[in-house]
Amino acid sequence: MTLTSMTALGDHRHAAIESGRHLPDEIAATINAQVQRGERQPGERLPSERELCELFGVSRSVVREALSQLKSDGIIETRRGSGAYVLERDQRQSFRMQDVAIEERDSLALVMELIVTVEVAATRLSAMRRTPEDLKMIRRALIGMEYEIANDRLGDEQDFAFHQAIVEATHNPHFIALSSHLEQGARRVIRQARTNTRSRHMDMIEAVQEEHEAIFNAIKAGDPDAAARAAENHLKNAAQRLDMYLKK
Amino acid sequence: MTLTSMTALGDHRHAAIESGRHLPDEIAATINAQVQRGERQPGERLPSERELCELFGVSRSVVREALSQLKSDGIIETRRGSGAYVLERDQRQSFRMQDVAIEERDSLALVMELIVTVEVAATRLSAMRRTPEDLKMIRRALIGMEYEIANDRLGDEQDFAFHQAIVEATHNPHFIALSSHLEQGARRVIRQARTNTRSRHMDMIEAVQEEHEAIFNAIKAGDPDAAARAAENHLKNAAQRLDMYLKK
DNA sequence: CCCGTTTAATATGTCTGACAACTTTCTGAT
DNA sequence: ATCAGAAAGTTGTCAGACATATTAAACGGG
Repeated sequence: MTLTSMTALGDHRHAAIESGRHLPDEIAATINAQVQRGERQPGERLPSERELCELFGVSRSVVREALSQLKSDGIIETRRGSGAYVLERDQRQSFRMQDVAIEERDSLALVMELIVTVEVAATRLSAMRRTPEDLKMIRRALIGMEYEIANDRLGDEQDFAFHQAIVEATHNPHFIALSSHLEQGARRVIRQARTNTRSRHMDMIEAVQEEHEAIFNAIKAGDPDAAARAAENHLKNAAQRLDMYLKK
Repeated sequence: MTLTSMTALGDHRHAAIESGRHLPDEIAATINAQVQRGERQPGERLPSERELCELFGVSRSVVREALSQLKSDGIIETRRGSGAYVLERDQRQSFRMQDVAIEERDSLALVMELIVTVEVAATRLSAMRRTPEDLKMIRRALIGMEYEIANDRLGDEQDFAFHQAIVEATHNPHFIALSSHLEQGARRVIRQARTNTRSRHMDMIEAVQEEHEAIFNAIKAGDPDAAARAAENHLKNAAQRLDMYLKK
């Protein structure tokens, strides 16, 4: 049962160290796995810290660091003087995008839907708030991409830098964090699609650049509506191009 | 407020960190905010644990628990003997909203900006895709809230259920997951603000319900633009009401 | 003067013990 | 049987210690 598996880990603690992972991570992962498998039900109380120490054969500091991780992940909740309790599923706090399968067009479409929403709104805010420095960073990425294109390269990095610079100009840390998370999930797919169909992409890359310029000009002019329109146009075109690529 | 953190040691720990929440969470949130705002750049080394102890006026255990959280969030990476380093943005694993401090109006405004963006887009999609069953769930929450109001209750649960039902109707799992995550972060603040100013809120609650009905009707009619407009109107009003509450 | 080795200073990882603050349980008097 | 108060249990925080890994400084040979 569960307790024996826990003690087993305690007996092999040196192996855990040698495996490169640290003790708190190991213990947090173990408890988390138990919760995910349903071996520990929501509302249930975990063993006390002292008991966990004995179970895993580690000191209380290690156990507390592990519980601290689980707490911040929204897996458990601790009540002073009482104990640590497994939280309900819908109370868990982290939003993590599931990985996008490259074959599944539907999946990609759903992700793109969210990306378009966030990026369009960010572009609108960017047009309202961008400082001269922001504008400089955006322009730098734009010109950098032009340079890459002129040298027959795809300019992926510069492309992402362009969009990131726009989002940074919102000065809203939530937008920045979310956007970078979304892009991270989609980036791999986009890059692969592009390289798979390199020749066709090069044909269209000038259109991409024109769309980028439209966005830049609207942001530069401080016109939120025009910026939002340009961004939406660009992203929906991009989605279509991606879709075409994936169809093959 | 509780001065539990003040010990016999006197001013040894000045009020850099003081709140009802626990110290490690506070410190993790503080450092995380610094990273998100770009005050600490990727690749940069954080101050050593001992320095952080002095900075925040806490013991090393507390600092280590905080760093343990940041590590599991993929914000930082620690190298034994060297230090803790801020990770690149694209290495971060999960998007998590930093907790909203109820005193900070700016912070709340930034969060609301993202919430409005996501919910308005979701409402638009909802109007395009809602099935009869979706509509039934939305109506159920709407009527449920009316019932609560008639019995002089705030109807928080039904309010959230209403918005959640709308987002569910998008049939986009990413929207659903993100929206519930965002609401989770804001829910505590919203609820507290409402109960703090219960009487005033009851005066406005009919206006809220009218806004809800406008959204529902637009979704029922399958009119995306009208739904988006109604949602934006409602959420911006809600933000204003919240702002008023927090001013006290 | 340069370069590789050794040494010292730092930094994280873990352990131990202690006390405060809070909750739950037990106890004893009424 | 009830309920206030004591006792035990639990989390939260502090302090100091040592092991281990990295980095920077000191050193000596070329």
